[in-house]
Amino acid sequence: MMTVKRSATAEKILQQSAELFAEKGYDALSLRYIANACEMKAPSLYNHFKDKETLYRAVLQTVFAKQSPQLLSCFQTDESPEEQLKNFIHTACLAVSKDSIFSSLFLRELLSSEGQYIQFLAEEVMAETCQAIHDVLVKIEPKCDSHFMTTSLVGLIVFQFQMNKMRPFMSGSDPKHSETAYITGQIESMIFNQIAAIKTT
Amino acid sequence: MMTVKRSATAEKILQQSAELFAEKGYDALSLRYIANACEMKAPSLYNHFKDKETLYRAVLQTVFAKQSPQLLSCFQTDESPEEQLKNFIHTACLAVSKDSIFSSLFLRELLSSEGQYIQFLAEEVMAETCQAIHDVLVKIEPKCDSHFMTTSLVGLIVFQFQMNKMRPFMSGSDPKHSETAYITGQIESMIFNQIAAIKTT
DNA sequence: GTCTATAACGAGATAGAC
DNA sequence: GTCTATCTCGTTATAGAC
Repeated sequence: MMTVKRSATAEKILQQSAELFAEKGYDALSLRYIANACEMKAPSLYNHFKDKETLYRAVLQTVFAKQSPQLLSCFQTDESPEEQLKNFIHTACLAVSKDSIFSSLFLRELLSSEGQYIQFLAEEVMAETCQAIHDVLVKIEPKCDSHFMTTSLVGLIVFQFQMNKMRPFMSGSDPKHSETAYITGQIESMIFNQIAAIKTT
Repeated sequence: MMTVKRSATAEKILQQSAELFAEKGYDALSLRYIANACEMKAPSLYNHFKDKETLYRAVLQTVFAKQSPQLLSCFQTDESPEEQLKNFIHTACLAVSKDSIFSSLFLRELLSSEGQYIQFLAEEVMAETCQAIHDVLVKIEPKCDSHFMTTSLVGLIVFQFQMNKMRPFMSGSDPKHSETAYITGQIESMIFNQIAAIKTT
């Protein structure tokens, strides 16, 4: 994963447009709107990025690269695998709750019909983190289907925090269900209960 | 939930555009493209729908209404609550695997920044089904957090089937992970293991 | 009347010229 | 960094076909 050196203006554009791409999606977001948020005119963006798609690709790269180190660091300790996994769940949940850009972009790409970035995301951007989860799951319980558990974990985190928008309109929901700590605990419980169940068979 | 009587042409437009809205999203899909798929010209669409947004709203309504009856029927038997829940998981997984329109539209709306249809989806379209899941979960295990389990179940189903697009590019994945029966079984296992774990505390 | 296609409008989009 | 060419969007007006 190479990091590219960029000018301050380019960095500013990247940061602003990341937020806006996550919020509105590729098609709904115009270059004018991005430029406006950066206090420039739309054509000026072309001094920093070849075109809209190149900018978007750069956004994907930087947003996901920014999250990777802290997520990976959870697995680079001498704690037990169980503790490492717990740590990862907490770190990932906190990251997603504080900054939904990551998970929004991910879900949007997963929905995209062309799927031009799906391979890129899987291989260039998420592979390391998923591999680390995978490995620690195998250490904890070799009999578990670590691929399915990995995707379930990612899915639960991404989905449950997105659901916070809808919860107020659902009967049977309670304010606690939107609290980061509560969601984190519930996801942790689901994962570890599943592991425990497999262990005893 | 009222059903509106429509002409054959209107039905055709609804069906075609549902597929396309799910695939491309609201902004990326033009009326000309829809019209083309229906073998007509764009302005002719206006004979059947007031404008693009009205058409989209009608799509949401019909797509979700089409799924409801068979999902609800899982809970209208004299089987045990456990069997009913299992039945629902199987039915929902099969429905989502055969027709991703439903879950794509749902995820897209969950991501939408304006959130204009989130309340509509929650209250008009998903309320009945979620309530039924909720009720059966309470019957099986009153101590469980049925709201969280409901959203986890929905999230796992929606997410895991969307992930089939990405699995080929992930290390550690296997063709079986994209099989409907396998995914169904794994989700069922996660939900029931979680219930069992709560039961024994 | 009911549905269709054609033509065209204004707004707003990307992107290339300067 | 600004100007502007060109394209596509949703939408309307209008007129013809069944």
